[in-house]
Amino acid sequence: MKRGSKRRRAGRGAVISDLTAQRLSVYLRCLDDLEKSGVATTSSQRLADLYQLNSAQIRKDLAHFGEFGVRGVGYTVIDLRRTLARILGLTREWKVVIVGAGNLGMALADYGGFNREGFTIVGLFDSDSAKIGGRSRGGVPVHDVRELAAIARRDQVSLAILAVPAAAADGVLAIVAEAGIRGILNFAPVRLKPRAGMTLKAVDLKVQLENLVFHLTRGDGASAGRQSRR
Amino acid sequence: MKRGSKRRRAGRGAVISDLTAQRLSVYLRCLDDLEKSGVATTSSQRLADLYQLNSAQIRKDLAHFGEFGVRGVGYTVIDLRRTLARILGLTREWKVVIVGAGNLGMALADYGGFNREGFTIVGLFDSDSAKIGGRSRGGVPVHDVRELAAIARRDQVSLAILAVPAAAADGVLAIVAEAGIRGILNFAPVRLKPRAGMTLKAVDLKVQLENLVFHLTRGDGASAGRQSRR
DNA sequence: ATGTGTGAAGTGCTTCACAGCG
DNA sequence: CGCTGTGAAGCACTTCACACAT
Repeated sequence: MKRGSKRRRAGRGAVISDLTAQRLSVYLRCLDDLEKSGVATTSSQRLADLYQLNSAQIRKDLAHFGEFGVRGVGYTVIDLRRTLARILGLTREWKVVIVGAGNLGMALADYGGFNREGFTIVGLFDSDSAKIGGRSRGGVPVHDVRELAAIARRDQVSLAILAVPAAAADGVLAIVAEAGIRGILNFAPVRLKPRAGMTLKAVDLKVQLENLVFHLTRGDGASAGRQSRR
Repeated sequence: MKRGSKRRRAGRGAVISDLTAQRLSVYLRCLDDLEKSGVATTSSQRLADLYQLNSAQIRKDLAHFGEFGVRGVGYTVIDLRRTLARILGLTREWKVVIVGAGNLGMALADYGGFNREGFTIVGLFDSDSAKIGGRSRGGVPVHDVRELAAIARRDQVSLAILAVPAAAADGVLAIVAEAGIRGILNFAPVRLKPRAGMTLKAVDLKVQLENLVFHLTRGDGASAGRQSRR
């Protein structure tokens, strides 16, 4: 389920829906893939065929930001890749903290996907003194959650991942907000109240599983879900 | 981004959107919460206020399945909770396998959220002989992925969680499909091609993080995202 | 008096289909 | 000729607002 505000100004002054923004990330990944495969140029149709997308939608999404293709030809993979990275704000390094050094927090800290492509996990934070001072297998240090604000400000941390129990999540959100962090990815199975100026996304595994069950129970045929996060 | 078919028959013969289905899961969680707090009755307005929902939408969503409220009064928490569980197909136990016994797979296997409320993790599966025969900290056994089909059929497994590297995901999807599993939650950062009759949802952490960055970069105010999975 | 259930209105998202450009 | 970029059409989702039931 979604909540909250929806749109933001595009380069041209237009407004971009959240759905569009998520698709841009998907397109970026597809282009990464093509670039690795040595493909030099592509077209909206080819992308659509390869990755189960809609070619008109790709063109519409890109059109919000400018004209990046060549009529009759298509897109240059490298250029479009770079353009998307710029649109998405991925031209600089983004610092991330993970609050909650349990199994999930530790696993996320070591999860390779983050450390490439502009995200750096600065540290794990917990309130359990048995964990503080330790490290994840990958070497990410575990700090006292009371040090969060100081470290977040010092290292210019913009993003936090919440991997704490449901009961603790609300308090942790306050701490994270207090530390000046405004982008939050919540894995705790609770609905949190976002503070002003904060962007809060939830990854709720139980809701996802329940949704699969709903589909199976109702016995629909080939269906497919969100390639997002969501 | 979403893909694939969208809708399925409701109890009355109507058709239910995926967004509605996800919200039903959210409502269920809210009612669980209220029930634990000892609240006996509630109303769409109260739910909306407490959990940042929209009261009209709650009523609309429920209306697809019947009339569960009392005019002038509201809903009985326990009854509505039970009704939602039934609608969502959560009246029986659902068996789950996790493919990929790395950090993430292990963490998910031990993640408390699953083991309550009708989901049972039957086992972890991997191709690494160093991991096969072991167990997660929580005691979930790690099997050879080649045994997946046999075990899945024996234990009537309906759901699989993919926690394997991107490069392995496509092959694993084939194995899982072959084992007769039709509901799949994919954590690998790739776009998989769903097979016929399969429901495939992706939880893509990188897309989620990139989306947070997009919001921060464009500097919108209080916004909030998908309580899902996204 | 109060809150549901719901037609109707409003808003947003996706897809079509083609002009126009290379 | 092929493919982009885009207005227009189509479709889906959300919100409004009120009749009706209790």
